[in-house]
Amino acid sequence: MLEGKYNFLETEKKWQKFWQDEGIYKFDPKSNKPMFSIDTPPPTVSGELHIGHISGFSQADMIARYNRMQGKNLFYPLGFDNNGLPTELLVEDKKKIRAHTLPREEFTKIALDLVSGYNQAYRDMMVRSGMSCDLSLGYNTIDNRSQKTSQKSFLDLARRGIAYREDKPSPWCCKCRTSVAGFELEDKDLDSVFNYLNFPLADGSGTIPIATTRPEFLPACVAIFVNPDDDRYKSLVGKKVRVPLFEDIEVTILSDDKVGIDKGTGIVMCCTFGDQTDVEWWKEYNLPLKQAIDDSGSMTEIAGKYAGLKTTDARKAIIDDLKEKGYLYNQVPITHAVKVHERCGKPIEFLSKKQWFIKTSTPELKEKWLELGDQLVWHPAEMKTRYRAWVNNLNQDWSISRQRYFGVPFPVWYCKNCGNVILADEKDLPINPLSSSPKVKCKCGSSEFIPESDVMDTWATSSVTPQINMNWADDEEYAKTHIPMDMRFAGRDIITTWCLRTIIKSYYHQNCLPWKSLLINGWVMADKGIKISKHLANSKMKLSDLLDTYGADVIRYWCAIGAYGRDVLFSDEGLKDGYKLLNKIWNASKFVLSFLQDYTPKKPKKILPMDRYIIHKFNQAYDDTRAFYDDVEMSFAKNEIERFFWNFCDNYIEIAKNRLYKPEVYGEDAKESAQWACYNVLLGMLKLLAITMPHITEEIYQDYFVKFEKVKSIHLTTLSKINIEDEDKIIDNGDLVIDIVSKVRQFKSENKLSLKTELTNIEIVNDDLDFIKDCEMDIKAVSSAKEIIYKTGEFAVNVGKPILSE
RNA sequence: GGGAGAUUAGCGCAGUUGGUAGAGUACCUGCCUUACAAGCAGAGGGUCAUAGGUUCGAGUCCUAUAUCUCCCACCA
Repeated sequence: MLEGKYNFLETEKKWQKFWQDEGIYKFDPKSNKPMFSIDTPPPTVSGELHIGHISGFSQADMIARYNRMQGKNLFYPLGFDNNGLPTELLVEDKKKIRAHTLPREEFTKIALDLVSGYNQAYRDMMVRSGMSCDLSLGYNTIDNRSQKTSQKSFLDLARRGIAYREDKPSPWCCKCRTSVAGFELEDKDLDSVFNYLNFPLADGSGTIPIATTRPEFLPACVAIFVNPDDDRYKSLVGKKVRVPLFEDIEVTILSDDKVGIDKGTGIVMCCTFGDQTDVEWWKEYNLPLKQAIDDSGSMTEIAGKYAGLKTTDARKAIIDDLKEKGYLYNQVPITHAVKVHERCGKPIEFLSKKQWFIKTSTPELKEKWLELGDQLVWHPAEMKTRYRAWVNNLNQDWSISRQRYFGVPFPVWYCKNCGNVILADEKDLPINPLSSSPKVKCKCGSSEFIPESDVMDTWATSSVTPQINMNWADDEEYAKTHIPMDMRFAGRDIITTWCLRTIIKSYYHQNCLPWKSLLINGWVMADKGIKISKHLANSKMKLSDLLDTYGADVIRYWCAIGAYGRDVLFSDEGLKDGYKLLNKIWNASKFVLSFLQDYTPKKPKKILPMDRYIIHKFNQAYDDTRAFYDDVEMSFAKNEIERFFWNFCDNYIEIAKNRLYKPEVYGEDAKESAQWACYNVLLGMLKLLAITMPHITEEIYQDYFVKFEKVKSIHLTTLSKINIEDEDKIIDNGDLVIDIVSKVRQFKSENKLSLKTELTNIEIVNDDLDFIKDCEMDIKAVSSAKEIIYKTGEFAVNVGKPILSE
């Protein structure tokens, strides 16, 4: 029997333990039920979870619960992404070790060990938030299964020529000392200086002005460009200039329409490589390659006296010398957007290194990605346009080599003699080429090999989560029949990275989509325009504090605010609403169940009109709620059932309670009819509310309903309508009765009377009075009227005199 | 420069195919009503960003404009 106030802290903990102990959310591989598989995105373990993370996860969890309550067998894992640079940096920092000083296996072991603590903290927080994942299905992207899957994926692509190795300039982070992918870059506004230099023409006929922010690139200058339409400089094309301070270098003036006539002086120097445009020119005009900067961000030999200096120091020294030699004639401070590495915030350089790439950007492939995007069901639908825009803009293949130490190694050696690429045998995976060798000789006869020391980019592994989940590495048949998975959810920021790359991998390996549907959640905003992030998550939004203060049910309620995919402003408002609902569910259930204590559910022979009404009304709300869930609109679904629930409390309970309290006045039949309606409607509501608020609904279910329903958790029950005969106009008729009651309340409120004030009579005017007459007992009771007078005519309610006691 | 989204009550939002503007919250007026005062009943409050257009009729469709957010491009 429910008593007192609802204690969410104790209750939530109790049922979370119960769900784990009883394996309520466990996937059953032997089940006959239809399977519903979710490719939960494995979070990167670093820092602390905040309301932003849990919001996206909770929303997806509601869809998971909705599917489970349709009798499906859920495959709903919780993995962790911990194989790349972020984890390497984390381990180095926490354990005070340097990755490359240890054998890779040993470092991986230390990492896995450290990370397991973080995983546990994340897992605990997920459980505390009411997530219904099967924790036994987890994986780490650095564990053996993931490594094996990732390496198998690479081998498959390498054998088919889809993965290839090439020397080409790509973005390089000198701080992290690795190449990075284009999508790992972000723009940052930095202060800089435009240095105006005079380049002497080689024939001695004068100088030309060039403005540059990076004079340290002078030794790598390979050409000068002007715009072909620029009348000022047209005549210069084809002439040669000498590079200031590096007068031995002579470069040619070329023309290209990528040059902005009104930018700087309208003349640009092309260096290998100052930026993306330099790379394009280098390719297009077949220019020589001069590397002025090495992988640590120091000047190389070709910088002459500046060799060995860091770029920033070199810049200072070069500017001083330029001034002294009279080349520099002006300096203008500017702020400009610079591409920086998102992990460390340091500006990137372009370096040319031998790297592995995956083919992604030919016109035919792009067409394929668009076609696959069209086959995928997007929620919300407009997110697809972002994907399409991104695919259309793809112009580079996917670089997957990282010159780091920790990660999934490439299962590859190179023949020392002929350079031939030797791929590992699939049955030896996972393999670390640094600590093992090919078992066969190279076809050139040599048996000396150089192992690949690079590791794969994190995305190369996190893009095969469907294959990890469905055990592709060990059972191709199973994977083939279980991919596409049913659903994936993710934040909007990774449509272009994670999602596309996963689509690419599944296409290459299974020739199909990775998932049937993709849910893209919005962001939680700390303030207008400011996304909540780790450093912004102050204590007001700290997840553990929120859970302690409000409980998981209320937090989840808050997460179901707003149309799916939209950004939501974090505020206390929604939390207050959630708390109100929680409280109301508790009180209403406590009250209703107090009348069902000695009751055995049995459909009564005669069901009174208002009881039939509330049941039909529930069935209608049930249909509407489900339609919203089918449409992945958990917020509207929640609102729908919530609105019905509130109506049930304020109108139906007020009517039914008279019959429940006083069977001696209204009769046992009238009581039983109300009991049956209460039992079914309350249970039905709790089931639908369980999707949003799994704890309180379980508490009430376990307190009462479980002994009749015989299913061990409300979360394993099946959603259903209440079985009742169809009836014409029952909802309209019932609404009319509610309207009558409302009119009486309005009269009392306007006359500042208590709602229990007795009335001499109520006069009801309507064309059709039959249904209203059938409800006379209820109307009289709820409005405290002594008599009801009926008249035929246009609908009206005339309230008689109030009977005022002394 | 290209693209996407937003603009509706004091506030944060909903408004499916065009048909009299909606709930919540806040504010206001009442009510201790045999569950709940974190409750209940009731009232007020909006030139739907602006300007045009299509239509018998526009929050909804079209065209501009403004403001805000995000993505992409530019980065010499």
